[in-house]
Amino acid sequence: MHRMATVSTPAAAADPHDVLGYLLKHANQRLAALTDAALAPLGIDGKDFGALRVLAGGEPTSQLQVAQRLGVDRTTMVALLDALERKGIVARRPDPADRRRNIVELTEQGHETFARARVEHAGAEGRFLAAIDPDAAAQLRRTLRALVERAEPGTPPGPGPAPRG
Amino acid sequence: MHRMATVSTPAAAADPHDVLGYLLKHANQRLAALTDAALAPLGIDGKDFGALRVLAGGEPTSQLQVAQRLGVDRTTMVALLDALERKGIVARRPDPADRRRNIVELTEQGHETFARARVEHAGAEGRFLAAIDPDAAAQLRRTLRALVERAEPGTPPGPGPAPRG
DNA sequence: TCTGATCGTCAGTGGTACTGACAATCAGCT
DNA sequence: AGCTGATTGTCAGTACCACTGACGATCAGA
Repeated sequence: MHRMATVSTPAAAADPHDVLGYLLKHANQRLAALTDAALAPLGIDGKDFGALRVLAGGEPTSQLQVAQRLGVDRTTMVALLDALERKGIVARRPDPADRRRNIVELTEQGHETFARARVEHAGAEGRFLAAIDPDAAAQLRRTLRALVERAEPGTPPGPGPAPRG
Repeated sequence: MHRMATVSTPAAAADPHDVLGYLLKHANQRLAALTDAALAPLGIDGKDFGALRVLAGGEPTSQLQVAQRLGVDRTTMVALLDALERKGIVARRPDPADRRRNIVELTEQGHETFARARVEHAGAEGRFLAAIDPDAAAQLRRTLRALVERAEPGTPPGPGPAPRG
């Protein structure tokens, strides 16, 4: 296959499946579609589920903390929590120790929703991963974790300074 | 609140890094940031590079074919190609065999840009993957390919009917 | 020739995420 | 105490990406 002119004609049409960005984007899209479809009957989507998952942790959590954990902007959290609050899934109340903050909590109904959402979410991930064997799935999770944790050093464990920009 | 109730209180705060969607999204974001930064000096971004990659394949290609290969809507291709054409990187000309179509080609300058972009893109992917060893990187690519190709059966090889919806 | 489908295009919509600003509040300093 | 700067939640504005729906031009088949 070395009959090329310069650098630019790979003879066969380039396969986008060689490009990591394409693969990550489309894998993400497919998983999001499966997840959203599975959670739709509960009135939430995959992004909501992420927030619920953080809030179910037990500890009182401010909006900013949820946002940082999920890796989204704090301004984006507002609308997300607005919607969840409107559905009666979460509740905001002022933090008595720091009245700038809102403590966000799951409501009773929110806990029920989360419990069911958990099952549905696991099912969606399972269907997504059905094409590969469990070892590959575990390896995928490990690899991705290594890749993103290198990018965000310390977001989940500690109250890190959240390297912005 | 039963202690260690059934499903809803994992005691420790839930780690978003357990959720595949989070990992895929943030891995994608980080890679896109690296890629875009690497390609910015050439006046293109990662999405442009994908199109260039298809166009460098040699075969005359219509806009729709490029769009399908990249997995984007044909209406999205218009603006993308508009920008690339404005920069002198690609050129559109009517297909004499089917005058509804535009044949999209790399210009001379487009080939040069692509050649350099290829190097930059490979460097960006390399930096992205620097956190893991090469075996894991190859395995990641295989796994992702299996996952997305299950979702789009036949998009890259054949002129499939593009299973929409 | 007439009908239905295809391709490129554009307008409009929805969703997401950002910046910049603001009021309220806190913390450190004098 | 008072002042100053930073933080939190909020909102408005912007940008981007992808989609739907429509349209003209064109092709293919009856």
